[in-house]
Amino acid sequence: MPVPDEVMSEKNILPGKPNAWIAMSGGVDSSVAAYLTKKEGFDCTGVMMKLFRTKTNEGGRETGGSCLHIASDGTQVAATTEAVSAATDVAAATATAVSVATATAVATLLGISFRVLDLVTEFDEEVITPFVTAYQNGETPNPCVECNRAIKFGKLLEQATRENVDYLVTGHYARIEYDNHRGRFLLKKAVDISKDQSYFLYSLTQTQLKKLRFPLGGLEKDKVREIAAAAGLGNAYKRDSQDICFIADGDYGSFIKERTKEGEQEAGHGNFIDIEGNILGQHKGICHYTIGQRRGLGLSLKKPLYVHSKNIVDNTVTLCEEGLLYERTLIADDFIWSSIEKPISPIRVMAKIRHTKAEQAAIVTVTGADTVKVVFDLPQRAIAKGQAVVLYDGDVVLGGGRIR
RNA sequence: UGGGCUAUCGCCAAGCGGUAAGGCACAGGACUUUGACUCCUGCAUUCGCUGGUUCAAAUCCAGCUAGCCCAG
Repeated sequence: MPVPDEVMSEKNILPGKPNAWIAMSGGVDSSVAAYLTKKEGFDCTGVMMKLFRTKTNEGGRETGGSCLHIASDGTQVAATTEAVSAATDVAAATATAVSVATATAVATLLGISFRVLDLVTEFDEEVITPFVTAYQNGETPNPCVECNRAIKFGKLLEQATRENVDYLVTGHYARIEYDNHRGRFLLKKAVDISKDQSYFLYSLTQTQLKKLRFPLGGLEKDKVREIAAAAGLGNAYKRDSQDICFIADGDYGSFIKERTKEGEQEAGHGNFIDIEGNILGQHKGICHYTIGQRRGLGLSLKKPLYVHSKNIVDNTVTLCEEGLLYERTLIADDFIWSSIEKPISPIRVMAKIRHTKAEQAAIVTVTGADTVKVVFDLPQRAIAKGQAVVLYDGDVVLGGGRIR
């Protein structure tokens, strides 16, 4: 609790022996984050979040800094584990068991205490339910952003604070720096730009940044693996893997249908139409599609077709050719200014509307309490409602919001 | 019932005697802590059927079958 502001910069750690919670997932990244934090002299406790239950096992998948899946074959995991079944649910449950075992093993190896925090209810309310609702409303949600905002740096951080923990540490690839000039914490991209996860972290406020540490932000991924190997961590070379963590087989469309009791086959079927309104075919249900999507439509014409828009009122999915996917302007709400204060006049920024694509030059204008308008220099492809738009100034995350 | 035209992968479509292009769709993989995009790989020993000509045919000929068009 006694955390004087003036000692927050990276090189000026708290006097005495500060304590830290390390969000552990069983993956390499969070394990190395724990290792490095311990090595720095912090009094560490590994914390694994139990976020959901699987059908065949009440285990639930846990995650720390980064949503690393456990490789389903589990071969490179050092910790003990039983045989892995091929069945998806069983595999997921097994993966969960493996991640718990791995994280426990790592904690033991590092000589730090370890505990599991049950956030199943919170995760369902804050992440899964909104995810399903968004799809039902024809949007394209980003559950990772919500999880970071509400769970990892929401519930978990709150709990840590409640227990007088000085810092919450995760294995995210991003940096936090204190800017003496502005008197603010800056959220910055990772040094290893190919692994940068700052896009998912835009919601972090000054209050949160003050209590966070991302030890991997200045390291290359390869270096992280080397450190893991040198430290004797069994998961050093476990492959990165990803998907929506709470959907084991990646079939989010079916997941949503199950959750909404629309599992019965024909439910949700509707028409594919073109821009003029001509019927092109039948779709499986709006939740199976997202803006800009090409594969899985099952329609063959001269040119590939893409999802242009979705209309939940008449249950239609409008398709178009590539060219019609581009737009220059977007409106975002729930906007959070992270590294800077809300600007009074329009500013030039670099903006990202999806994790994997490079950011684009744009001008952002504040239009309301938590809304902004972003106008890109060049038209952007498939701007999807529900996704996050994150603004940068060089390496610095200025803020971000949800696309309307 | 006469006359004409067309029949090549799930869809579209090259091919015009020398041993089956391409696009779309689909499948698998890569990429990716979200959804997508993108990229890579695969996808007709066979050309409506049956005969014939030829060293050689999807390509020429004949018959059959199917569909389309025009006459009635």
